[in-house]
Amino acid sequence: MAVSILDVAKRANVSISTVSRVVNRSELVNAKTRARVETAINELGYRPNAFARGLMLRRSEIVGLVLPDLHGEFYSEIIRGANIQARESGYNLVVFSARDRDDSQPLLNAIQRRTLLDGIAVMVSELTDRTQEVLAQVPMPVVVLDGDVNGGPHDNVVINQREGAVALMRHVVHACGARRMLFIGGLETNVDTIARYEACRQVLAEIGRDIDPADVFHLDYEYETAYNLGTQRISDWIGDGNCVFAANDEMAAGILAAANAAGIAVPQQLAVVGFDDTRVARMTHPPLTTVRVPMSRMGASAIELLCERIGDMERPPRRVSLSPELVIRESCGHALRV
Amino acid sequence: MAVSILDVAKRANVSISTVSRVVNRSELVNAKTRARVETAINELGYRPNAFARGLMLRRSEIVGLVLPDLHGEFYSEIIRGANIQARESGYNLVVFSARDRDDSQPLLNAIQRRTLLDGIAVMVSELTDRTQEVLAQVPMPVVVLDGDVNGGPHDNVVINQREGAVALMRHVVHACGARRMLFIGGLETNVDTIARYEACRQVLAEIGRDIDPADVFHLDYEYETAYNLGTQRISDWIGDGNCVFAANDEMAAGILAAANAAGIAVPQQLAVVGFDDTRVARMTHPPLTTVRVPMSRMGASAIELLCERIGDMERPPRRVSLSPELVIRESCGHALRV
DNA sequence: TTGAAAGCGCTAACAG
DNA sequence: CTGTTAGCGCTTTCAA
Repeated sequence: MAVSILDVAKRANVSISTVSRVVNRSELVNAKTRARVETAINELGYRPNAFARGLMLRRSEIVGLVLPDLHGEFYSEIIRGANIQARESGYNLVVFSARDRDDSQPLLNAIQRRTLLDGIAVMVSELTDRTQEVLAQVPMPVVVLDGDVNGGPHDNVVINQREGAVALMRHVVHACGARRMLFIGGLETNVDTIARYEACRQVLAEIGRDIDPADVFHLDYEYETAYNLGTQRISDWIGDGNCVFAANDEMAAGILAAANAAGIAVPQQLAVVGFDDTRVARMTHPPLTTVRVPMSRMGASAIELLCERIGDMERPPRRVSLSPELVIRESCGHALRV
Repeated sequence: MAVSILDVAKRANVSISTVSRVVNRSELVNAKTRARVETAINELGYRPNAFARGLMLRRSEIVGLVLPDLHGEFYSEIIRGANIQARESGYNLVVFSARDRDDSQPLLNAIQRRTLLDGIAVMVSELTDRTQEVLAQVPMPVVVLDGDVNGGPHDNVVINQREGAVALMRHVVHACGARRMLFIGGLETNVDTIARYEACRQVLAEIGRDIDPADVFHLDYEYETAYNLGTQRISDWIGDGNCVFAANDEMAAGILAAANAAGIAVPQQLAVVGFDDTRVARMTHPPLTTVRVPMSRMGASAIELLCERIGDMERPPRRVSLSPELVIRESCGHALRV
């Protein structure tokens, strides 16, 4: 049996309250007594029981992070940022993967069923009514990551995607002379995909153009899928002023690979741009023009917000908006080395 | 204040013991009583307090995973596998990043200080005496991941790296005719790097050759660093029968990029092989011949072992050995499409 | 089959 | 400055 506060108290000839005070840095303890207690603690190797502590304090110092998936650099970086921030704020981080399409019930169960969590950050990328409803039921502080829940009751971290996508599109259109866009996104319900697509149309509209519905594809954010699509269709896409806008770098890389395989020169015969600026963006040929999404900062901000909220439940909900940044490389006409 | 077991008991006109029994699936409860209690539970939205529960049961159903770093696909996949398995075994997963070079004290502190963890899986990639010592002190079940701690007191998951690296080298030497190897690894103390380097020398020895110390480089597993090295040195490396063995795919990709930039044809003028079979291996030009390391299974196995251990503290330590698999693509001579 | 009661280890009034 | 004591919410003998 582990050593308890009572063992320490006996050893140091004090009461358990005194030991408790010493442990909790209460400087309410006489220096000599404190020294004696600390000695006892060290000699015995005493560590406070986290359950008993939590039972009194109602805090576990553990927060959760729910992501749609754990696959790929995007989520991995979010986790990394979240983890660093959690540690910084004195919390541990538990990771969840939602995975199940629109059925958020398992998630909710996982979270609701006797959990020690002090709070939870949820990344929402398919925002349905159901999701809203589920989030409303979570019996602890919630921070919503990337879901554009205006006026929702929760603290909220959003990426100003629109801004980044518009900057990218303006570059593509004005600096690179794109006229016909081919849009390759994720699911139609995916909030990121929607924002990027809207931006695409908006900027096209600015020059009096639109996108042909036949030039819009909804895939799954994967390299292979995009590669396959590219292999099939790319010959239809070639042309001066034509540009593929893939909603993430992996798909863009897939298109680029398909282009290479087909002997198509990028950006001369076809421009390609991506989104996110994950590592792969620097590894493609040519390197990808893309938009840098501050992935790890997204994770970090969400956790920061969450920990602040846990510390002050009365504070009005806050929204943090992170801005992406255009990264110009060589896949779309203007060969400005970065 | 949340609803407690007492509230339920009152509502259902039973004692708290009965509620407790119902909750814990004890079929020791009369069907009618149980129904009444369950109704009360649902009406009140009762969820057992995890702290109180843990205080009695001494279990949090949370396990930890300590990784050297959280950067990159390798660790990300380990987390993914670990997370899936944890969930499967009924646990939550807390992720730690050790990060600090050889100073494992912070880690130990983080873990020892009042933690709720039921156990912990630690990935050890720089195995020093200090590490051993630290691990011995962790006051909970420990599974060591990838550290070749023979006869250590802990359960252990290892990758049979040697086997994979030897298979790769045999392919490179016998099928592709490599004679001069250029080895690009991580730190000299890194256990993976050591194993791969040893295998390299072993197979070279089998054909009566050795590696020139000047052809051995210790970098940091990063794309950029390898790219820079390649840019500087690659002209010295060209030659029939010459082959770069990078200790991970990212570095191999960096070399490949440097080769492309220098107009060097791979594998005709220089062969390149990697290790891990991360996503990037399929995205390079040409695609990389490499060794597939079962990353997510590593994470899963570690957690599985850990959960089993938690369930039975008496069981003798077990070791799980995972085998990597040679993946032949096009970067080293034999263009067998995979 | 159910209830009463004894803690699990700790924190926080409240006294002294 | 220190000790006494009353819980926190739950599981689990032990009796009934």
